[in-house]
Amino acid sequence: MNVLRQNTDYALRLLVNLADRFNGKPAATNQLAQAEDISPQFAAKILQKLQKAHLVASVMGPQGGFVLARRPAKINLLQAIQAVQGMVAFNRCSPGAEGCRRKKYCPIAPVVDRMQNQINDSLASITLQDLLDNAPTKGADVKKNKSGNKTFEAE
Amino acid sequence: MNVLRQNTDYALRLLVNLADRFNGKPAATNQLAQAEDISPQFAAKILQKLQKAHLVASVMGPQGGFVLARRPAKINLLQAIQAVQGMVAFNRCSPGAEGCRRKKYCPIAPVVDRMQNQINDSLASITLQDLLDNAPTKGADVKKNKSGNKTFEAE
DNA sequence: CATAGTAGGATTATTTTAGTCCTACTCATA
DNA sequence: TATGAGTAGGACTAAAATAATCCTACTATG
Repeated sequence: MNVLRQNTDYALRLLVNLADRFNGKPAATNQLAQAEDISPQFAAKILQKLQKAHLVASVMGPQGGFVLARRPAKINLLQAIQAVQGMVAFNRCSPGAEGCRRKKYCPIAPVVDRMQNQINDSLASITLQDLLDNAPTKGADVKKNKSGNKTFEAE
Repeated sequence: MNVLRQNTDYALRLLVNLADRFNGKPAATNQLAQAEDISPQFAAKILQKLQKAHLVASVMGPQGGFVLARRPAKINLLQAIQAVQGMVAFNRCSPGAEGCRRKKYCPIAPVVDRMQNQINDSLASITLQDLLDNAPTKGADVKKNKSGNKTFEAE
């Protein structure tokens, strides 16, 4: 099984797309959905969750759409993931001492906590800016269309 | 959502229990199930998976049951988890280059790979022996019954 | 060789996740 | 300020993954 839900995968792509347009005009849901191969309705739903978490901001009315709420360097993966699928818990008993009444005797609890912290730290250390910088799309295999958005060549 | 399935949580507890009895007589499924608060049938199923992965060995007939297949220090968490729930994939595209045709252009692929490696390394570095050593059950709050197995006091 | 007891596959039920549909709201333009 | 193109957001449905149970076949001790 996967740690990231499909939801979250989509959300990350949407966020990177928005990060790439940072300081530009709002991007319409349909535009984003098409660029990332997501059903428009579903994209809308995901964007709503991101908005609730204050990672993106919506602009209503004609010419409206979504913009990133702040600089790409100020949004990290942990925040993005939590916005869409909630906490990434290593085990049921992860978040705190709660959840399992056997916790204080549990032989795996210490390890679970350690793994949990590692995961959180790793995710929090990666920002959207890092994703932009490391993206393999920088070089060849990619061309820009007239509106400046990236498109992918068919394989 | 949790990284570990409930299955896996049970499996780890069963393994630790068996590790604690290492070199002793085989433990019957019912005995293990009761000690770890798992339905006997379900415990049996999990133990079967562990056997398939050669982490435990079964002894049939009366006085039969399960024993750990090798020293607790020789079984790590990654093996245990994979035996029960398969690969812990960070994202759909995690394991290799397969799964996503957009991989080579994907802005999040590098990060996904990095996270995947971190998770695998961490899990592989923890053995059943480590769990036994770190278990908070060593001290008080635990008493032994006549057969030498640990029991938990009611809270 | 009979039987207590275990292994292991097949099947069903439950929960979680993915995805769609519909209604209400917002605001640039005429 | 009335209009309508376009978005927000909740309610609902469908599909998939997971949890759990049931049943049959096998093993080896007494």
